Amino acid sequence: MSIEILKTHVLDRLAEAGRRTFGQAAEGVEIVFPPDLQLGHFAVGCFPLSKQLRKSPAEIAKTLAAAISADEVIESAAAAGPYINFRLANRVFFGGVIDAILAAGDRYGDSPVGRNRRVMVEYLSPNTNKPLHLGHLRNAALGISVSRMLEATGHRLVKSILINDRGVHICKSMLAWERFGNGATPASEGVKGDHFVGKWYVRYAIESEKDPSLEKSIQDMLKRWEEGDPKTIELWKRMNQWVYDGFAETYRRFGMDFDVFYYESDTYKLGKDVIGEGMGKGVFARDERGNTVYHLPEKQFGLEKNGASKKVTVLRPDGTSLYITQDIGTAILKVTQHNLDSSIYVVGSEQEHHFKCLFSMLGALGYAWASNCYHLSYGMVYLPEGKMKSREGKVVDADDLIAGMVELAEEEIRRRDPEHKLSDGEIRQRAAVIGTGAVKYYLLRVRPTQSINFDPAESISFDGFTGPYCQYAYARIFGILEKAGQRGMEGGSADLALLGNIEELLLLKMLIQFPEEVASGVAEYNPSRVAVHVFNTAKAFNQFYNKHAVLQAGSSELTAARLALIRATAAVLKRGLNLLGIDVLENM
RNA sequence: GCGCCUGUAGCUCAGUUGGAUAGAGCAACGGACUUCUAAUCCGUAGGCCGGGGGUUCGAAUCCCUCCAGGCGCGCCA
Repeated sequence: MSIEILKTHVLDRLAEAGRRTFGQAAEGVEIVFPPDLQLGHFAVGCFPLSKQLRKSPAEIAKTLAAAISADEVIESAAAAGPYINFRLANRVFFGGVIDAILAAGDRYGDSPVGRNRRVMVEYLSPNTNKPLHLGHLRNAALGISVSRMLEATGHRLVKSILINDRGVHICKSMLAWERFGNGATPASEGVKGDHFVGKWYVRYAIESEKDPSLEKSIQDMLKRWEEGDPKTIELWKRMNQWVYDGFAETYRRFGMDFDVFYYESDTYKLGKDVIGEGMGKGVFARDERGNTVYHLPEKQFGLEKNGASKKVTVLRPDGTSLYITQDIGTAILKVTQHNLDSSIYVVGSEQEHHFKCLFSMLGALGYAWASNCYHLSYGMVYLPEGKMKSREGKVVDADDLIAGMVELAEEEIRRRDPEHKLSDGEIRQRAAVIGTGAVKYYLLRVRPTQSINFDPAESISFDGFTGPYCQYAYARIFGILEKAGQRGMEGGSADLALLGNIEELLLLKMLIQFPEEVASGVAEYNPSRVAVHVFNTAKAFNQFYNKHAVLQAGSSELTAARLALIRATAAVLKRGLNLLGIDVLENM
């Protein structure tokens, strides 16, 4: 009997009690959990019935509760003020939930709401002139998690990345390397490619302070690039490849994967063409300075102070493209190449205006799918000393952060292995899972709209509300299950009527609520829903674990029942963490 | 000036489709490892849910208003 059937049964009995006592079915109420599970397993607030029956909720609750007799599901019904608390038979309450979870396995909590909808999630969008930083990691953690949650709801997913590989900022690292690099390469320096190129980007900033003429050289280089000068293109390709090699390593470490790579250099021309067509249709106009502009609709964007319409420039007077130019091209490519129903952009909140403009423009160009584009906006990540600024070196480097966390995890693992039973390889593998899990969890545990104040001390904690805490609960369960297997305690059907103490009830409640939290998380594009719930589940398990023994439960029947409960718990923890892009470990 | 976001315990945050005494982590203090992994658990302390007004039987949650902070507001990305 699934949890839905149990709820339906209680509601049916309630409706029937209403017919007998008030002459009409008691309907329109909702099953909730009592604040304290000692009060009962299910509860119903009688507020909605108050109006139609013209009696106080408390009076209704009292009458209905008295009219409900026990059956094979309901053990008792008791009024408590305006609420009716239902105590259910443990056999069906625990049995219904646990059986459903064990049957669904890793797919418990999945739903088919998004079946067959093709959706693209674009995340990361790095520049090829510097390595990734903490802000990128928040972006990636969100992108990975939202992708998995969409898959869990039946969407057909295409994960994409947009690489900003052209423009004046890219030329800066190229010029610095050309002038001062003396042929050095990432290999010759023993430096990861993206860090190597990033070093030249910083070098440019330093040199251009001393020598303002470099600005001119940059413009010349950009012009040569746009004209397709073979030497410049070759340099560009070579340095970009260094960066891609470096990025690939970071993608691997953090678990990012992409089905499609878009490059601004491939899409800006399409954007220009589309703008040209749009000119003909009157979507765009030329302003007094020669810019090609899009006038933003007053209804959505309002007007300038002087009453003129607001506008956004899509091409410079010389016809060169801007950020939004290539975005138009990329948006169209995405939909046409992949036949998308919707397109999600995981990009920071500072670009909300940009995407509003872009989507408005696409609509004006006649693309009906523009209304299915969604900007998944997330708050900034601040450092203790303020905003991150890569040009000033005020960043938390992504590779450094991950490596630091993995190292801390490794220290902790070694501390717990004084007899050196673990191989170095095993330790490294565990440390990677724990370290990256901690980073991801730290970035996903708050809702996306919240800005994050990066607190180094808090971020490196493995205690409390963290990824490792959740992973640890899973490992503890695995340890018990493993021992149970060794001792031949596995198998056979358990009598779940033996369960029912408060810790078991609280744990079961978490398992019941998991699908609702996943559903809310997907609807809101908010992985923190899942992150918080996984933590609460782990906490409920730890509370149970500290109070009750599984293997030494006192009887083999009780052991079997508790094994079923924790097996279901493990499935939820694993699936929950998996939806966050975090792996579990069987031993920690 | 306008738009979006944020304001809940000392700190960082859940809870925001209105419902039973507002939750957690960290920090502080006091406890629990001869027993399934102490990356754990238990206890103590800590709150005019930014201020004010309104709607409602009922508001952290909805509406109005004010205050504070962040981000953004064409020719950067």
